[in-house]
Amino acid sequence: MTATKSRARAGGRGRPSKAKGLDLKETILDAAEGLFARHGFYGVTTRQVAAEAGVDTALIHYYFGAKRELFDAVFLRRAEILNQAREASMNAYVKANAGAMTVEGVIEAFIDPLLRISQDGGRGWKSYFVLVAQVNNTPAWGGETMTRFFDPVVHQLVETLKTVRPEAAYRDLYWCYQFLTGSMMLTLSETGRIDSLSEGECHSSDLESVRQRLFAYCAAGFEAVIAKQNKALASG
Amino acid sequence: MTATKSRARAGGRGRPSKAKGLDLKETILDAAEGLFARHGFYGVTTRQVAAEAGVDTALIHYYFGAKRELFDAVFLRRAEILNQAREASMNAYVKANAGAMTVEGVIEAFIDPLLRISQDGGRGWKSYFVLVAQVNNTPAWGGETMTRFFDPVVHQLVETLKTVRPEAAYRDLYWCYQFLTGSMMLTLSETGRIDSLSEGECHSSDLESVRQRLFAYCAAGFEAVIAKQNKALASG
DNA sequence: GCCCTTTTTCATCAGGTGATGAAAAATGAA
DNA sequence: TTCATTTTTCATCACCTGATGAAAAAGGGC
Repeated sequence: MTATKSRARAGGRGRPSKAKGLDLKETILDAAEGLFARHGFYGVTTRQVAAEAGVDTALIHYYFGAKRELFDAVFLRRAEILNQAREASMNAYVKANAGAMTVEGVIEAFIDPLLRISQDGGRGWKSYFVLVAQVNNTPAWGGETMTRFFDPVVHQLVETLKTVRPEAAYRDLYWCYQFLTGSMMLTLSETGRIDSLSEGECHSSDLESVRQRLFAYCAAGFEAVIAKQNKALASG
Repeated sequence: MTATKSRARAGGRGRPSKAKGLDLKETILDAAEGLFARHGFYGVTTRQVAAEAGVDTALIHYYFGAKRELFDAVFLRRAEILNQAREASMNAYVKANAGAMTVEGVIEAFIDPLLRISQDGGRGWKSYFVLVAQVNNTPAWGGETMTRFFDPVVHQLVETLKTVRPEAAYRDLYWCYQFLTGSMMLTLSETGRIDSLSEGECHSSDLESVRQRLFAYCAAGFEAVIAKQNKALASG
């Protein structure tokens, strides 16, 4: 009876799944992604999404159910890809540098996949990062969403860092991760604020400049905090 | 004819400004602030604000005009206070340490006022920081708003840092500022994400722990980026 | 061509939205 | 008290919101 039951499911008799419908689903997701990123969940109406995608409003509910489920579908579509890329990157780094890992190396392995995807992945990915940054700053339900999708890879980061710096306390690693993710999210969402602020010296789309600075910045931050807190602990 | 003209203005004959109305205005702003922070501009209706404030819906339009003007009023109310506190803090630091300023000292003077206000200022200020973080991540109109209100004090920060490290390029200082502000905003908005992520090791409301780490983290980041970029420049 | 299924469209609902104008109440100087 | 003025309430408008059910169209195995 509910919208959920009317959702499309493959495997009947009529049409086995050659499916123009899949293309349409993607078109809808693309439209929704761009609009949600620009205006937020409540700032977008299903009619706007339908218009942008060039489909009937009812079709959105047919494929995705409620508006919120559409949003979740948008979020989910790329989250998995992102997680796999990061996990693979970190595993590769650990494997290649087993004996000689550095804090900066681990951090680079954690962040760089996102920068690369943002550079090579086209407009869709840029919108997606804006969306994630937005969810990250949504008190009402953003935390739960972020936790559900991104906690595992964060724990992997922290554990790897712990093996590189066994003397570091988890408290410090988690605080530093929070600082790192704040910088990273703001940078990936490419708000353009740095462009006007720096009066042309910097461009938010210039991810190569980011790469040359962000890893070193965060790594030095981690090292400084670890050193300072351990020193305080020793003398306290 | 428009709502703007019906706005309250003091100085007529009837009531000179002893004004219960001013209290009501503040009540409305408080209610709006909390709701906007939690759910965003589009996630809140004027009726919700009115209900939360315990006033008639029409009263909101009477005092503030359109919904967006109400939002601007919320944003503006504390922005000025914030700017003055930061400017005063930085001026005081420069004056007190004229000959021996450090990067970390300048950064502390820039960030610490916000931490103190958040700790001492009550629930209203906490909501406000969430609001600012949200605006900071709103592509459509957030950048313009942030620029209008907060650019001056940022330039003051950058210029001060430039006097401490004259060899640093503005490019690097602006990039590092972006990293810093990302960390700072995420931390000030106290999303609670670090609480669940760290499984109880850290608490987002524990700003004393932030103080012990964030300044050192950012300062080390700045120093590392400056050193690295200058080294690259020299050898390139 | 038939027939069952999936996909797409159309018309519409119940409720909520921001906003306004007019009336009522409150206020305080004269 | 009078009365111009401000503040508050009330009723309402025109429009938009998410969502749904029924009908129409499209597909493809047989």
